[in-house]
Amino acid sequence: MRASQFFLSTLKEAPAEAELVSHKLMLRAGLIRRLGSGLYSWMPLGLRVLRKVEAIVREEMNKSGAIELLMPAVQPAELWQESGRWEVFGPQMLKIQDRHQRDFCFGPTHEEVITDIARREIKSYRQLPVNLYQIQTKFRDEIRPRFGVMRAREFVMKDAYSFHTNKDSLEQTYEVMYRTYSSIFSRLGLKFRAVRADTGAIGGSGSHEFHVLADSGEDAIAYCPASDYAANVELAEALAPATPRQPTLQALQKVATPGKIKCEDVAELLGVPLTRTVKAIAVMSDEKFYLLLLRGDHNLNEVKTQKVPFLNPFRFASDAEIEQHLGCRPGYIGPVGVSANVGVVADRSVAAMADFVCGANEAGFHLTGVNFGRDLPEPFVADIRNVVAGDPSPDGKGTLEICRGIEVGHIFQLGDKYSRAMNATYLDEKGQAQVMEMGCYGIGVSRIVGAAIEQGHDERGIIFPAAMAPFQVAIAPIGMKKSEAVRAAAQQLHDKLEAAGIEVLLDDRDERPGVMFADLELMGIPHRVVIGERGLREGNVEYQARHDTQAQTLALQSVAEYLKSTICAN
RNA sequence: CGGGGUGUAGCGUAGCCUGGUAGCGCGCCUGGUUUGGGACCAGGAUGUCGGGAGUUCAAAUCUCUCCACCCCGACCA
Repeated sequence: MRASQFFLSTLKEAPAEAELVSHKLMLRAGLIRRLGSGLYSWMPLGLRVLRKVEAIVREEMNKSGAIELLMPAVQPAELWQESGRWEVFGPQMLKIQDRHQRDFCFGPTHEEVITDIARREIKSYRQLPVNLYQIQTKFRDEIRPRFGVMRAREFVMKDAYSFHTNKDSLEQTYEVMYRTYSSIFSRLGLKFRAVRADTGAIGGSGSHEFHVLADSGEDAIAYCPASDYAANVELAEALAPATPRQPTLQALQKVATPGKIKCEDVAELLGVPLTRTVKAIAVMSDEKFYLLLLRGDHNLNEVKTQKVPFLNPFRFASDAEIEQHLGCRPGYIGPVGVSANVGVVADRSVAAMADFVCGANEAGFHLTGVNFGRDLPEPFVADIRNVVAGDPSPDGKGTLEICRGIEVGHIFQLGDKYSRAMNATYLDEKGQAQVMEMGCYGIGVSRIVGAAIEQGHDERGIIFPAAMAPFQVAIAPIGMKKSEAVRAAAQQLHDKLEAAGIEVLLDDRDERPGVMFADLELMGIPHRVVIGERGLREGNVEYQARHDTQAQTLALQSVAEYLKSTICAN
């Protein structure tokens, strides 16, 4: 490919709308252009990358035995009303009407359509199991689209749905998908981790998310270096402290802490470690007022808190409600001496504390030497905090570390949620109608491109993994217009590489060297050959891999072979 | 949706407080000189100053309003 004919469009400066590195680089390199909020055009260069990802996903899915199909992006409302999700899905779904005022949506996902296909086409247990997938554009009217292609409203997704006669079969396919996803992300050259995920409202027996590891990721992942345990922090269990509660030593005492609202400030003022303080978070559930107790250095985990039966769902109390129930404004609230209709829920770590510090329910005062049993009743105990680095791993095999990730895949054992709602049944060996078991498996294809750039970049631009790069090799001829020798050598090398099936971009724009180098590095092309008259006189060219800091000199004669072997080795 | 912020040429921005001919860098076009790390010289084009309304002799600038976009929270591939 010749650069002059490829509609490259690089930017020296990133548009102000972009915050995240990957977003900036995708715009600067001309991979994408924004059309509206959460809507992006894939420019020729970006589309090549997207197609690379799609191809690998498709190959591995096919290898796993899944069958590709393609469903409509626009779906009739009736199907969604049948599953009960027309209302439930809410404003995230883009609802549209046709000329007859019939309701449709632009598909945010395809459980309904695929289940409809399954119930029409699958009649016998002999046709099961089956795993069907598509790679297709979805639309979700995100509350806040951001980070460019990583949280766009319109995006490309691979979604697969499997149907089974029983749970064992579902679990088998789930395992296959788990392995398939691992090979996909490995082939893409990404550092990733499969983590246990919250099964959420749908329930079901199993769910894993696949995360690309990146500091900018929106999800926190707890993992154990000593074992294979990894879970979304939303889900990761914080075990009760191994050491039991210490005996009470101190007397209850009220101390003045004017203006000290945060646990950190109170701990500093009183000269006690932060781990001896307790913070109280006021929430409302079913019009009842609750105090959630957490150690000063811990944070509330809202997902786990929702799992406490009487706190599902809960919301944070307003300042007015706090005053009403405790007679004190936020900042100095605590569980001591509260009325009997205030529910107190202590995190496991708090339940094991003695002689701790908490708010006195009086502005400007805290209590020290607080003890359960003596100063206040034993609380309801639950696991309601986020795990932190250093916590024991729930599998008992070491301590947890925390890292951040970008969710690029999610596999899910759905069970019969949709098949039952939509009456997707088959006849078993005895001729009895049975509801199918279902699994679903998603990959955010377009998100992967952003995630890969989050993971692979430096100050000069993108560093694509070989499998995703839009071109494998870039040829930068210096002074091509002036030098017949340079032009001929560049053209020959280009032709030779293309003939060998290597994707090569010949930068024939006749730009100055600095411009070419900067652009090629920005675009993240893995291998670069510079051809100049100077080297050519000795029969040499210059080669540099994108991740190298130094170039090396190679003989023009051998460079094609060198590149072929380097690229094929990967 | 709540909170915060920004809208000036393709991109990045100054000007706004204190109203008076809209400026700079990059990019783009023409000609020339250059050619191993984002060149130089000369010339040139491109602005409904987000839209609308108001105040004023006069509005990018002040007021109101609508819109778009970005950032922080709940959703998710």
